[in-house]
Amino acid sequence: MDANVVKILVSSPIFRDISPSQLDIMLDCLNPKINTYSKNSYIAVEGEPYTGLGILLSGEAAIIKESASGSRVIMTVIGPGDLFGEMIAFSPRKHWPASVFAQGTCSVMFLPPEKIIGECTQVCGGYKQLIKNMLVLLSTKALMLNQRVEYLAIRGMREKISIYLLEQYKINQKNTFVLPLKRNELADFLSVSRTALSRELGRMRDEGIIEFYRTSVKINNLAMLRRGAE
Amino acid sequence: MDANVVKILVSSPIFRDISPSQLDIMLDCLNPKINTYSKNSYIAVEGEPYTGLGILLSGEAAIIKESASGSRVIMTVIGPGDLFGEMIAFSPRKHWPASVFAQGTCSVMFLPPEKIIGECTQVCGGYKQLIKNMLVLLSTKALMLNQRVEYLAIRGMREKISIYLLEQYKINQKNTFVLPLKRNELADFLSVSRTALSRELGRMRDEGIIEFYRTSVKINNLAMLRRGAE
DNA sequence: AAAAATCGGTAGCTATGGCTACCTAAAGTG
DNA sequence: CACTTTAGGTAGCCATAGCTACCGATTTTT
Repeated sequence: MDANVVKILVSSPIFRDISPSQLDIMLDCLNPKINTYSKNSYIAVEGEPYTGLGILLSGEAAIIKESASGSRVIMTVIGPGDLFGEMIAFSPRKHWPASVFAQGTCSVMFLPPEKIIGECTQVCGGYKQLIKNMLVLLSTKALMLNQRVEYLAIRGMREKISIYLLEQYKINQKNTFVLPLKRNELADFLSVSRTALSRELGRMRDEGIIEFYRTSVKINNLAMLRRGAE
Repeated sequence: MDANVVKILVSSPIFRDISPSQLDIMLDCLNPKINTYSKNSYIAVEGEPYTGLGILLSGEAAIIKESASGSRVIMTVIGPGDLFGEMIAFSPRKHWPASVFAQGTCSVMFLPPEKIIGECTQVCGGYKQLIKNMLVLLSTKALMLNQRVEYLAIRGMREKISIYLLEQYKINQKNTFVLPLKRNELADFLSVSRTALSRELGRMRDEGIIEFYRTSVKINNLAMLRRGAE
């Protein structure tokens, strides 16, 4: 196994607290497959047969849901070491519930899910840790989705923006910060149209609550921003 | 341990494929606590300290999210044998991400989460199965939340209703069926106002797509319903 | 059985926000 | 360096859906 790949894997949450030597033994057991995908191609397509637990080794990919009408919602953007398809691995379902889209050239390792809960319990020492990691990962995933539901359930545009900005403010601990999402992506994330988002941001600027230029934002009136979040 | 409680537990997904005798040994190990809650009281309150993995032994409870503005969103309704708080059990978070509300008199068993991944690996035989069950449960939960995100991300009222009814149709395999939710609950689930929901249902009836009375629905024109879902 | 609470449909009013269109600035690309 | 593409702000139009109010029907409580 390529030393570079091992380096990514040991830093990946699924192999957390598993030593490179243990990992080496486990990989023999887990029987992984590595594929490469070019920019703007689909790594996995919603509705198609499940191809296993994915680990992104290099590149950047987006997990997206597309409604029948064609509108896309970005769930998350993942980078090297991140997983995808961990939800389906242990469920009865056998097809992708969302698409995975390569935003740059990507290389991906797939693990057959049966192997993780498989028979090699005695052989692999890191097995117990792997299971523990999976439990933590799935919990975290579920909680993230929960948070997403929270955002989507918010009705008002002003409210959505305010809550989002307050969260970013909390993360950065500064009045001025750079958003991790471009307007388009933010609009998708909050499930609103980009133009309406820009309009409301403009209004909030006119009211002296915030200043912004592209993805950088400055909070001028925290109290008013809080009021906007109700 | 009460025989009735054991009966509920062995039917609960968390103890699936664990025999009553194994269960008995495990319960000694897991150190559960049982509480009773009266109708319309809170079993757990969003934001308050986590009290452990909950198993509903009797009664009916609703998992609800309440936004700052006070609007409530029903996540699910659970019955005897169902779990709650399984997401937080293995995550770093230590407070409830949602509230659990007793819709009738409820009795609840709480398991300290440390115990599940705990040290008693060698002692308890059902331990491995328990872990497996937890993985399946968490996967299923995450997938359910995923589906919820799907619904919330849908913009149009007609689209939401159509997709919901088509799903119910698929479940029941009949043109006439009874919805599992009352209007209020359905409105909450789809995150729309009850009145707007009723109005749109009325329109769909006027267009000859459906008929309905209270929670019973009959699909008169499946093709048109499908078109409404885009 | 009467009273109270819940459930659900309808109507009118209005604000929110989606959509189209357009324009400028920035960033890639050959 | 010119050209294309992407990102983002602005404006006007208008349909969607939220809100209030009300009323009748049904269920629950006393």
